[in-house]
Amino acid sequence: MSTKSSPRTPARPRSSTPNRRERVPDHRAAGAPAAPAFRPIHTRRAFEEICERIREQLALGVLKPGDKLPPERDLAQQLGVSRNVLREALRSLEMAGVLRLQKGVKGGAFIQEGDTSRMNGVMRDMLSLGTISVRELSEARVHVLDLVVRLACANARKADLDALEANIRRTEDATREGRLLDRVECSREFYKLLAASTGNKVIAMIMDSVTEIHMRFVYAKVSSSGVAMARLAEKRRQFLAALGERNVASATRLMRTHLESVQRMLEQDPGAMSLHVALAEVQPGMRR
Amino acid sequence: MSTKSSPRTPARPRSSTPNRRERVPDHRAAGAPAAPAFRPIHTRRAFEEICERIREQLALGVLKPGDKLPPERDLAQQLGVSRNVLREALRSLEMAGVLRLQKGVKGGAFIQEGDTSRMNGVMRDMLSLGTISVRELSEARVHVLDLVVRLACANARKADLDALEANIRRTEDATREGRLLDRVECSREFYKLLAASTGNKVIAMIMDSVTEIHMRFVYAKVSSSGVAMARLAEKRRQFLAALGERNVASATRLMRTHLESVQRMLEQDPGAMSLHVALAEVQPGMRR
DNA sequence: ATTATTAAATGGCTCACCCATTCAATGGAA
DNA sequence: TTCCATTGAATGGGTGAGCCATTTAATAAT
Repeated sequence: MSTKSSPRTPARPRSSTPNRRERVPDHRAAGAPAAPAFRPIHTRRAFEEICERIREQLALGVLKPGDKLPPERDLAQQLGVSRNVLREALRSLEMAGVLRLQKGVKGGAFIQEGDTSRMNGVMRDMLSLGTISVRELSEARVHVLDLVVRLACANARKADLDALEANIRRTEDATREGRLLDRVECSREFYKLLAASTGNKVIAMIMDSVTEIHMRFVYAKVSSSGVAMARLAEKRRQFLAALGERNVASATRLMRTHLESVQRMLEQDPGAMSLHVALAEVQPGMRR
Repeated sequence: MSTKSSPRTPARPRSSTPNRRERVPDHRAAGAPAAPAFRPIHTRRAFEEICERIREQLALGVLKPGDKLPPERDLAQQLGVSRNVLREALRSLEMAGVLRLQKGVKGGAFIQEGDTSRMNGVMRDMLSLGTISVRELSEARVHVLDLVVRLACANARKADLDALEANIRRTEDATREGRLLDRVECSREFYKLLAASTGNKVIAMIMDSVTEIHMRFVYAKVSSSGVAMARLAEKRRQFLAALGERNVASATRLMRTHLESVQRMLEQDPGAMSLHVALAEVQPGMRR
């Protein structure tokens, strides 16, 4: 770590030093003692820099959803990096939901509308990595749901209530026809609609993120054991009535007791419930 | 889209067809009519597949924090992809906080402990992309903070209270010496400690994610206008006292009134507050 | 025993390709 | 004219070979 530029390359086998970014083309043999402009521009990794710059353009409003980035070949040249490295950055941004990459003529990298389900993946990773526990997640869900119910009571519009009503009807159909897993799908949608009816997308996002994993467990439980909540649609109707009347006390009480019964259902025969299976399993209608 | 394998390549200039994954090495010239095993394995993009498989191993518990993946060259070969594509996947996972890539002998791709601050980036992206609004975020923060205060009253331990106490002392020092921006840092830390004192990492994560952006605004405001909350440390002490007494009503009331006064401060001279500047600005102590 | 040197492993990055998909332009048939 | 098939260029998807920079362990020199 003395001179920061002391290469002890044995013999420099290939004589051709390709244009290695802004590095001077190796004049050391001429006796020049460590050229002043020798320090490379970047100390961090190139792809981090690129991600950051694109996010900066986004934050500054220079880039907006729908905008298209230059073609990979052009952009790579503009940034002075290889196409491969640029692609690493674009891929990361795509996984983060910021970009969409599209092939073909008129294709390119397009800035996306924000995907509110992105938080779900974070929650799932935290769970997979053991940073958070199922217990913490369940507990958080109870509290968030309590908040959501209160906000929904305050803010739900007729369209929201209608959507919930329609959802309950689908739940009734599924129940009548014994389609248990479809009913789980209905539940997933019910909570999503409820979250949306708060009128606050941040709250809704948070709610969805704590609900998604929970529904995986319910799905796994129902799928493996065949058990199912009794009188689900009926309870939903009671809840919806309370919501329509803006009766916070009643709505929160109904939801809380329902959650408790679901929790009891999940906890019976606990050995069958594997975090790993629930997390790894790919389910219909689930953003993988 | 007829045969799915009808290349109309003019003349196939290079004769060397390198081992293109599990594709048969081009026997068409011999007259073989579209070899049966011609369909490539993957229909989705390779890097998505790779990310998914690694996450699956994680979910199944085969991979755990601290584990090391095989060297890029080996893993690429195992997966039957080029090293470049594998790197795209690894980079994505690194940006997602799942991996850490480390150079040198004994380096490699190591599974990380989950980084609870990952949600902040999602929130920031959503704001940058205009999917959520500052108003929604502020509103959500009020509600989440209310919940956090209630949980902290219920669950805070002595160590949590001591940490808050120490934080308040630093706030007092900063106030006395006129270090306004340091005091903002103290505030950021205060809310982080408060969130942690709920004893629930999911709640804490949520709280942090709605607080991080807010503190950027406060920072930008204080930084540009020089104004600052009056009697901040004093109010913090009152709040901490209520927390120590497990007095939920008092604690929530104190926090609520404080939030309102902060909101008033932020909203005076609103023209100076730019979402873009606040988001793009890099601040000390801020995970970039 | 300590310190400097060497060598190997590994990620970081580049270059120069080829492949597959998409879509606008073109041109011929109805 | 109208409609459909063909063509060709743009663009992302992917490959492989190879060099560079950093890190660490082994080895040699002092």
